[in-house]
Amino acid sequence: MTAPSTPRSGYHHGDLRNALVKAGVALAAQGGPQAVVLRAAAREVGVSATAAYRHFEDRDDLLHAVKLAALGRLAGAMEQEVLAGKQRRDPVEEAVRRFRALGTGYLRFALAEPGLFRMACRETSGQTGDFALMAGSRAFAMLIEVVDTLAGHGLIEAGRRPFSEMAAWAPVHGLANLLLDGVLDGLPTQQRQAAVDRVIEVTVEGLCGTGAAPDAGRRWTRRLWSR
Amino acid sequence: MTAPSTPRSGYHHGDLRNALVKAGVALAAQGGPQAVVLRAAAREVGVSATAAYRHFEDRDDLLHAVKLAALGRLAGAMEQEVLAGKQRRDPVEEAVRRFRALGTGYLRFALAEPGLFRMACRETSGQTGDFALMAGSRAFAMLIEVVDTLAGHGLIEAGRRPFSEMAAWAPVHGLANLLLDGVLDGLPTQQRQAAVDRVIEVTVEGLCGTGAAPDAGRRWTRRLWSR
DNA sequence: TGTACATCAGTGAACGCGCGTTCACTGATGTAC
DNA sequence: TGTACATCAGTGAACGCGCGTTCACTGATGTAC
Repeated sequence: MTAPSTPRSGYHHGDLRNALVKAGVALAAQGGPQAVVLRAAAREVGVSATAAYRHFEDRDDLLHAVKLAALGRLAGAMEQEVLAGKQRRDPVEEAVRRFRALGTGYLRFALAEPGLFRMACRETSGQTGDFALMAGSRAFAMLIEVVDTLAGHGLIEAGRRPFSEMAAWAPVHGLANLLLDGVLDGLPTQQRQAAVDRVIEVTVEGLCGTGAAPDAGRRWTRRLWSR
Repeated sequence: MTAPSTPRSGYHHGDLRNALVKAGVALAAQGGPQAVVLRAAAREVGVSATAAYRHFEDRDDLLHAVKLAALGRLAGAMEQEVLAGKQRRDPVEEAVRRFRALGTGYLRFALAEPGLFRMACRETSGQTGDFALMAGSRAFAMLIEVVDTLAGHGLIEAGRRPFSEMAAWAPVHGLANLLLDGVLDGLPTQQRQAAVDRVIEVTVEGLCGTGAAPDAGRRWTRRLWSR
């Protein structure tokens, strides 16, 4: 990690801003938000620390850019998980499948990249609408679409449609954080998986009702941990 | 904040360890985990920074103690919320009431004391079983008791009993974090409350089934924000 | 096509800061006899 | 009850660290004529 990842052609870098963000992402991946240090990012790119100030107002500005990048990765992981699964014919089944894939992708990313996940969720400093990027991502659009489909088929009553996305997001987000914070660390893999399954099961049934997709979870859940 | 909060009698403090933790809690309340600085805590107590080393191995040790204190406060807030409500005759109704009160207390604490909440949830450094204090608290015992009651009355099938606590904890924990991270900041109070209600509604129904306590949420929910 | 010059994107030394931690120390306390 | 002494719980100066940020600067680039 001592050698600059991108050797520079000459005096001018050409794409320093992106290079710094990339380095910041790498730092965040290793050590979380705290590890995103302006000087370290510059060092990594092979540039003086001062050069960063040509592209960012201050350290916070850099962190914000890294956060947006991390959010993008998270959204990408969710999308990837949806695309990896086999599409269903039945629109409701397909909606439920996507719904679960989005959640699984979220969890998988959090577990695989805890530093980036924490970066993505990091409290925003004054800046509003950071989560707007999340909300504006294709991943979030997918979630809305899925919930719309479920509502369209009557699995969610019209009166209960509002904020159903939050009802899906919250448990998955909470579970991700609890897992990263080691709440279930003492348990064997199998039991941890059971806990995840149970959380998702309750969420799906709470949203759609029991009759709609009984045990749908168990059938379609990909394992988060390989045994 | 310049004057020591507890004037010392003489050369020996008498209760320095507790005083330092208390100061640490105050710092965390103001600025979150980052603000818990060993020197600042000592300053607050009116003692040299070195004195802290008589009672804590290093800064991390102090932080750990502060974290435990924060967890205790969180548990206390949950308990308080249960005690504040009016007890029901019907055991199932009472169980659901307590269940919701625990969640509401959790959220209320997170919103009222974001710094302490973040401190309580802070990633543990190597130490295992930090959440064991949580699990060992009366608040968590209440949650288990509540879920047991629901299961005892058949609202949760025996096969689905395991990890139902997690299914309750995760959404509330996630919602708390999302709220603190400003996800719903643009919305008026009323809508934010609606989002919270919806999350809790889905959780209760997902756990107990729709038939058991339809709209129980709406009737019993205390507002998180005063209008 | 060549030249003058403004602008852009870097450099490197230096600043002050507050931190965690160490060290040798000293004042207060408690206990054995 | 008094004294010697070990132990405990504090002090204060000092250390090295890495950070964010500033400053005056310089090399490269692009544009007008």
